[in-house]
Amino acid sequence: MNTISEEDIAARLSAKGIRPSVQRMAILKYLAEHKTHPTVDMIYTALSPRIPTLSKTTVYNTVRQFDECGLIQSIQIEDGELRYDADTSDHIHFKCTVCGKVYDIFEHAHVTQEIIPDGFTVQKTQTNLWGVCPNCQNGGPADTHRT
Amino acid sequence: MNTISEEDIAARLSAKGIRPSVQRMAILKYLAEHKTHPTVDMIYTALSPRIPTLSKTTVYNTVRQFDECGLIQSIQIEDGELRYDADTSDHIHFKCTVCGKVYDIFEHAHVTQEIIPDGFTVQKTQTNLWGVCPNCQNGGPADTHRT
DNA sequence: ATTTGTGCAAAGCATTTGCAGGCGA
DNA sequence: TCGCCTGCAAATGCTTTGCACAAAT
Repeated sequence: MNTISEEDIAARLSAKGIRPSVQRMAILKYLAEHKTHPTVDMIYTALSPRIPTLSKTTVYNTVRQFDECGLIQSIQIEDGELRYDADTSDHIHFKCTVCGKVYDIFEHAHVTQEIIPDGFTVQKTQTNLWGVCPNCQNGGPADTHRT
Repeated sequence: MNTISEEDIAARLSAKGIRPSVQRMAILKYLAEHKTHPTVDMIYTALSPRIPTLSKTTVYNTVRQFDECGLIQSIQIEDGELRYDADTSDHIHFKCTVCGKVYDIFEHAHVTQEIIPDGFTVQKTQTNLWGVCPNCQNGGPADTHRT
């Protein structure tokens, strides 16, 4: 995890016209530093000790706001729960069905752009893959942390 | 919608070792004939008049069973609800953000296979696109039916 | 003072589960 | 008869909403 300066986070918020409250700063900073596609619950659990008054409702409201203004992107890769990613570039997500970890694949993420039939306008694309990651190839996962 | 014979449906079930009950036949037939990626609720609503005793629970249980054995595939293209597709070939789904219709795109659907990093094994891929369909390009949708 | 943000509690929904009665082999 | 199937009702879990209090400008 790379540490990201408060100034950088504040600047990203200001660029979208969002005021940098303590909660919003903390949530965006967490997402920017932990590219592990966390769920709302993971964000809440991680920040709760540092911001004891934090409410899960605020996390929900905040990530939705961030998603709607394009500051982050939401990822639907099963479980009936959304994950969030501060990297809004067009990349592919790979979920290991053994350890549950979600990996990023950046190469050639734009290939699907070429195959759109005439008349369709694309606003957003999302490609998800499921399979087994290298760690889990040989008789079970090296670790079973869901990331 | 193409009509599909009872025999064909029964054969697909038997091939997976699933007994062809009235409900299972009806649900698979509906999915095979209506390639509109219906939700559980749509399936239930459509079949309910013909099978008055049908329960939504049965639809849920049945589509899950079909999905797990590869007879159909589930599609996660937002809304917090799953859609189901009897076409299990690897194709792309395009959801129009204006009219809500989900289109199939079959061309070059396998492109993502080429970009998998070494060591990863892919079991399932799903690519979703969001945008505006030809019908909705010029000042609003021709119709607003969610399909 | 007025607007905006936060958080508790309750509501909403899609989905799953427990369980009893029903049907088919 | 025996075991699988169905379906009602209740439970579950993620997410949103209502509303009152707090904070910021």
